[in-house]
Amino acid sequence: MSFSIGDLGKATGTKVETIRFYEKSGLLPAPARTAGNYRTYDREHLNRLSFIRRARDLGFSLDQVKALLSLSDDKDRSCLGVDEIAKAHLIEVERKIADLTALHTELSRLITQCSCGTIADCRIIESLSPA
Amino acid sequence: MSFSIGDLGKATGTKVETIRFYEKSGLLPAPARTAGNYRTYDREHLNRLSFIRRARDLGFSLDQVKALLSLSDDKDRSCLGVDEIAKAHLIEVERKIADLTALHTELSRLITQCSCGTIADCRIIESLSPA
DNA sequence: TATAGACCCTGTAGCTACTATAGGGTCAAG
DNA sequence: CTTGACCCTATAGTAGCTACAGGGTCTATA
Repeated sequence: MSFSIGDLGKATGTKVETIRFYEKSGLLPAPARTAGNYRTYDREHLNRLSFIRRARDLGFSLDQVKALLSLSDDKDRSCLGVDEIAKAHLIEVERKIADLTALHTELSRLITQCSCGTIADCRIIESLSPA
Repeated sequence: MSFSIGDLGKATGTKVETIRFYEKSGLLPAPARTAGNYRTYDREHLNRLSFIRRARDLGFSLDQVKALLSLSDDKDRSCLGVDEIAKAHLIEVERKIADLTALHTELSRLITQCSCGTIADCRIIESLSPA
């Protein structure tokens, strides 16, 4: 079984340009070419791209995905490295949630205070303006 | 009272490059220059930059900040436009929190499942790999 | 007066993770 | 033999800065 880049894109929900971008970024190995210089992918590539997509959907950065891919190649190795990357990412996600939650509180407060009159007595503008 | 770009930066916690970037982006008006071609800012600039920083801290995009600034100039106008921008931003923040919370659930689940043995039986790698 | 150091200037390239062109080549169907 | 769908490379754009390179200006001190 071999796929064109378009087939691979459809199979994984990835744009063609993104696949080429992953190749240039070193996430996806450069595949063989046809006589007409078209890329041809096999099941290995499909698996690897699926892995990349899932990891990206979980919010891992490209560098983290690269690290996860290379760790996943060595089956006998300890998975401590994987755990470390995942935990670091989890902490980052927690940090973002905390930041956004604080932001949400602040924004809600401002919006409910606004009585929707004129700019002159708008609480949103007021709280953005210096004292 | 007039400030150099460095003074303005210190007063607002903004890097000099960022101030020049805001000027080029149309957020901050181009100030007067000294004989030696240095930018000189006054209190008006300081107020405007403070406004920008607060709005940015609240997560508004540069385009939103630009809109808020131009709305804030017309004191007699209704503040409905301001309210609209703030509410749109709030919804966006809520969406991000929801996304990150879902991600957090998923990541936590993966990490707790990992018994930290070898890659071969790592649940994190397993759940990233295709069936 | 000379010079060191802190500051300022413009312009450009870099970062993430793509996306969107421009300007071409390849291939199968009608 | 031509149309249309697909593919190719290379480059520029997105947000919001940040970091140079390669210069000029200003002030304090020897």
